[in-house]
Amino acid sequence: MQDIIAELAWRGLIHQTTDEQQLRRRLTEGPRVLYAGFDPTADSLHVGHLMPLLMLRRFQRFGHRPIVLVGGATGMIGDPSGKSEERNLLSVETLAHNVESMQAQMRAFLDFGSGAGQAVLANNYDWMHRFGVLDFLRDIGKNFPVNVMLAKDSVRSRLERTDAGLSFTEFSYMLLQAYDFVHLHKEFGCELQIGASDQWGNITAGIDLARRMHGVQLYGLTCPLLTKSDGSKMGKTESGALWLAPERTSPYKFYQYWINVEDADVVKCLRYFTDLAREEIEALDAARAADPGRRESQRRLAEEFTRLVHGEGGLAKARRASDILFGAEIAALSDAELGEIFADVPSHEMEMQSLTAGLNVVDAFAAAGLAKSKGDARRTITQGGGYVNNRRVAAADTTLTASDLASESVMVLRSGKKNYALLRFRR
RNA sequence: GGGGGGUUUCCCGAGCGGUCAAAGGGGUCAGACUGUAAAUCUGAUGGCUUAGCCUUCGCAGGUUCGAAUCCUGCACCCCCCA
Repeated sequence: MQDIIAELAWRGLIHQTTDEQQLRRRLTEGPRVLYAGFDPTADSLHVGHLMPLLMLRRFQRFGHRPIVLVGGATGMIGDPSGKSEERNLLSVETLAHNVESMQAQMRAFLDFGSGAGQAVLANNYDWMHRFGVLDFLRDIGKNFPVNVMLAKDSVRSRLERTDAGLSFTEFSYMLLQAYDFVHLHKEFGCELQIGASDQWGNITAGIDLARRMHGVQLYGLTCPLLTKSDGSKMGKTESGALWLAPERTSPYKFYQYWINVEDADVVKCLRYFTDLAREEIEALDAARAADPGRRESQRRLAEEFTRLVHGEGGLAKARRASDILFGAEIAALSDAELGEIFADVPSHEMEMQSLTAGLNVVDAFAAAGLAKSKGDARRTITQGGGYVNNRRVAAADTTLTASDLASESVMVLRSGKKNYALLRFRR
């Protein structure tokens, strides 16, 4: 079989593996079963989840069988890995809802059809919820030396802090995840677990458990965390994570995020998130080095990634919105068109009468929420930072009338390069 | 318990009776440059009905024509002695 490890390696997706030579041999000898787990912490996946999820997809394309595990059980406990503080427990109803939503999204990334490599959707709640405490402690807990558990980074870093503790509940998280691996091995012959680098401790815990309980050798592989060249987290916006659910992060915002990726990070993202071939990515990188101003890499990344997550339709909307927002004067559009293009833009209602009577731009900007106060609005406009329908406002004493509408009843205001707000005029 | 220092506009930090809406820096916002980038440069940065007016310098009073600046009390923070 084709060497998936080599593929992942050039993409920079391998952070750590257990016994790489042995693992590579297993994976080239024949199709294997592997899994990655996702706890239902929200009702949508975000880009961070895509690192392992897309990795599963790559494995599947190389002929292996992926299992996506949604942690209906582990989500009830809370993974301390990579978390600096104890988390609040989610309610059972919330968890059930989250599991359902996340599973629905995952279906788009893997092939769940028939055939040897068909993906499997699993939920550890199914096998955990009837596991009795006594049985669990005797059969599973007995295999975990506490000193080893204490040595794991996820635990140690929390114990070293004086301002944040670690409950027994979170402490025992790794037992559950370890058991998942053993269970999936028994049930599906799963022998590899992948995850982000902060999952290393939990993965090795599962490998140890399998060896102790059944004397079998399992494998682990982690991918790097998604970070920018300056070390900060990638995939975060001012308003939080970059979600896959279009209701949470619109295709436009998603597209814009990737269009704006810094030069230093763009190649990495192309390798991580697109299916482009190595030669193509290298060509894009070379083109970027030669003429960074064209930002071909960013365009391509945004395009490929938006298409992958939101489909052709989502990509088309995102591009259209981008063209208009960063384009020329906005005029002769319909309310419906504007509504769609500016779906993300905050809007404020005003009486049509106030417009027909003549509306001062300063008041309009303040009302639209683009300025903290009228003084702030006046300042922005005086400095040349105010735009109506993408046309710069010349002076602060400009009066807007019905002829300044971009469509039947909507006016598009902008402060600076990309802060938009809509004013909708009610009759 | 005794002695000393402090609390300033989003943050840090000057100010020590009028010229203080309050220096400087950071942040933020806008402009120029540019690649919807970074860096850099420029401007702005309490509110309003903006040649003016109103509110702001821990809180409450007082002195004064006039206080962020002086006095009294209160609250909180820091340091030193016990």
